[in-house]
Amino acid sequence: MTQAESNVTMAEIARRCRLSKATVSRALSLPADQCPVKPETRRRIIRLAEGLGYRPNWRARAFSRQRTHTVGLILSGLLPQHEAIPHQILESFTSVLRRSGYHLSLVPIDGALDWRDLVFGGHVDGCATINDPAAEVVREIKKSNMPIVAMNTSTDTPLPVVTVDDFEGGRVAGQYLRELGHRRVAMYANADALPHYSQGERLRGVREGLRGSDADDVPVDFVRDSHERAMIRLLDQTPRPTAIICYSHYEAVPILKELWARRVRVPEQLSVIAFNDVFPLEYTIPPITTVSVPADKIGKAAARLLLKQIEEGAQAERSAEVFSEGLVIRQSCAPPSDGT
Amino acid sequence: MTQAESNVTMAEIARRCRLSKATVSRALSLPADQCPVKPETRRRIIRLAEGLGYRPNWRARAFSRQRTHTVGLILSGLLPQHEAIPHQILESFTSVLRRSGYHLSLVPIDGALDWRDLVFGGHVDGCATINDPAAEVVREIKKSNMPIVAMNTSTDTPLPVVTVDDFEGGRVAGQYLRELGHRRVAMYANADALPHYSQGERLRGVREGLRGSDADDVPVDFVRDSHERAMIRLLDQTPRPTAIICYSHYEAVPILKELWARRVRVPEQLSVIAFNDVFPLEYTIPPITTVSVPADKIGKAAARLLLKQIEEGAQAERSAEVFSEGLVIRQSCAPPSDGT
DNA sequence: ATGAAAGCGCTAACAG
DNA sequence: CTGTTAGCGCTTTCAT
Repeated sequence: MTQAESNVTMAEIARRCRLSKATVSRALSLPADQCPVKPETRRRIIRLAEGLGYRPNWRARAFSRQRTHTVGLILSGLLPQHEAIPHQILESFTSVLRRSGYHLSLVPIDGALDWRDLVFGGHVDGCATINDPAAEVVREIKKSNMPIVAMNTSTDTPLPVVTVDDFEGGRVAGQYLRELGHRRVAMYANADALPHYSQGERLRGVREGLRGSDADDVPVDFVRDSHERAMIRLLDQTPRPTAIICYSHYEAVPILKELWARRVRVPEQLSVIAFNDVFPLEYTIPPITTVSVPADKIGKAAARLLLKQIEEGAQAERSAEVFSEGLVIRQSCAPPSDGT
Repeated sequence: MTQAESNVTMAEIARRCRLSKATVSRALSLPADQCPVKPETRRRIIRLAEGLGYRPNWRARAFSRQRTHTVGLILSGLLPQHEAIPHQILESFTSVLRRSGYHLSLVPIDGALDWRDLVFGGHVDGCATINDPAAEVVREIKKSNMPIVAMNTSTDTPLPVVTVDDFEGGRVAGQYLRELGHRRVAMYANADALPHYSQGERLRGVREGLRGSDADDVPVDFVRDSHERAMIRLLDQTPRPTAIICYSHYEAVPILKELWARRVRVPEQLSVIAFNDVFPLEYTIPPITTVSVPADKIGKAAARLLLKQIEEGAQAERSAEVFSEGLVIRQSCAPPSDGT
């Protein structure tokens, strides 16, 4: 035997029941309460279908209904890698979609296959992007009227967006450091980090938060480099910053190590603060204070917005739903030490 | 306008070119070298198609060809979460598949939707599991003859498997510790870790590696608990272990913190070794020695095995392709200190 | 309450 | 080289 699928079709069942395909279709696909088929007949059909191991042919259904009940997840690379936040977002996004009968198909923009074939060829009923999508993708999807939601990206996009207020998150971090007394602060993003709008937003926010009411500007040096070189640049300058803001958890752990190697104690001699409240920030030495991103809220809201569009059969107008970030205070920040 | 898809069909193109649908179909779907259509006609058709923004209807194609060019990725929960290894595996798996024209659909076994509808209903041409699949899933897929490959799981499965030799990995770790002189060793897995065959295999391997030629058995205590309680149990016993083996990277970082809090120096007073060479083991203090899993090899080999089955239209016989793990020596292990 | 028939858009014999 | 025709399996008017 070489077939993987059940071969029994509605026609087969109809023949055996001496009924028409139409009746069988109705009995098998309509919910009891709104099914015109005589209840007894309906039961007979269903029983036989189960007996024969009938399973609706997904391809035929998709073809006939012009719907796949599939959502395309548009990814910049293959999959979100070390990226814990996108991951958490997807978790809740998927969960809501599935409860509504939709499942996910991966649509990486990678040059191996043309993403347009899936997205515009009718493989999906709607799409979602995670992180900043390529401008070309945005443009083409926008004009296609395909239901779409952009998650975790800038509100500059002309698409309906569900995202997070990274500026505000940065501001909160900056303000916290300012209140502790810090006036020389630097921000660091690893050179490997994917380009993402949040880098700029967080930096802007941090500067805003540090500005303070007395209008003395606190310059914030932004370094994008490897872990080691970043530390060299940041620690060897005079005066040395009293606090370092990490763009994400990915920077924070290596930084701790570099500081340890240089015998710079955290937080006594230098404060460290990060973004993204994910493993392993809770478990480092010391545990790292960080700005948390409400990933599950993004996923849920995005799913709902997408489902609405799919039902209405059209892309939503440009819009933005923005959630706030929060500060999770742990033990990596303290008032600056006096001497340099 | 409320349609997302291009509405131009082959029939439309045929009409405009005053040709039959068949010719258009041939011109548009066959590669130039094996297309019976007169080159000039072919070009004319293609040009018009492009002009009209024609795009083949994926649903119709799938229906007609009885193929979706889709592979179902069967997941135990929603998505592989903190799980870096499954992630790396998927990366290479997906990449190979896409180069052959296949893409991925997510099939979580989560109760929200029936996985059987997708897998046996003809949504996918083949499937892959990652980590230990539920016994029920294995059974049903096995007897369905659906092309399948099980990745990163025990070779006990009756399905074609591509996996890793966790016993051998454990043995290498155990042997390394033994050669350093350790005779009191414990292994620790966090209680949150998903049940996975590798737990048992690694433990068996560790015991084997520690056994040594002189037949003095080294008992290995296996603790499955929370980070804190595990440390209490392990460190408060007398005599205390001189080395701790972590089931994965997820245990290693918190352990370091617990040890630091107790002023137990690593590796001087206690050696730590882990499995999975992933972030952030390279960046901890000290960097952690670990057993590495060749994730990319698994993904690639699995993809090839699956593609072969899909081409042949049948599930492969039970088989196992097993890759070796390697030891990445860093700075978390040393000979045991003399006193307790 | 049930049936007949058309059709979703593309593919694949088979003819010419 | 091109056209005709018959599906693929299910849904959906429109009749009865």
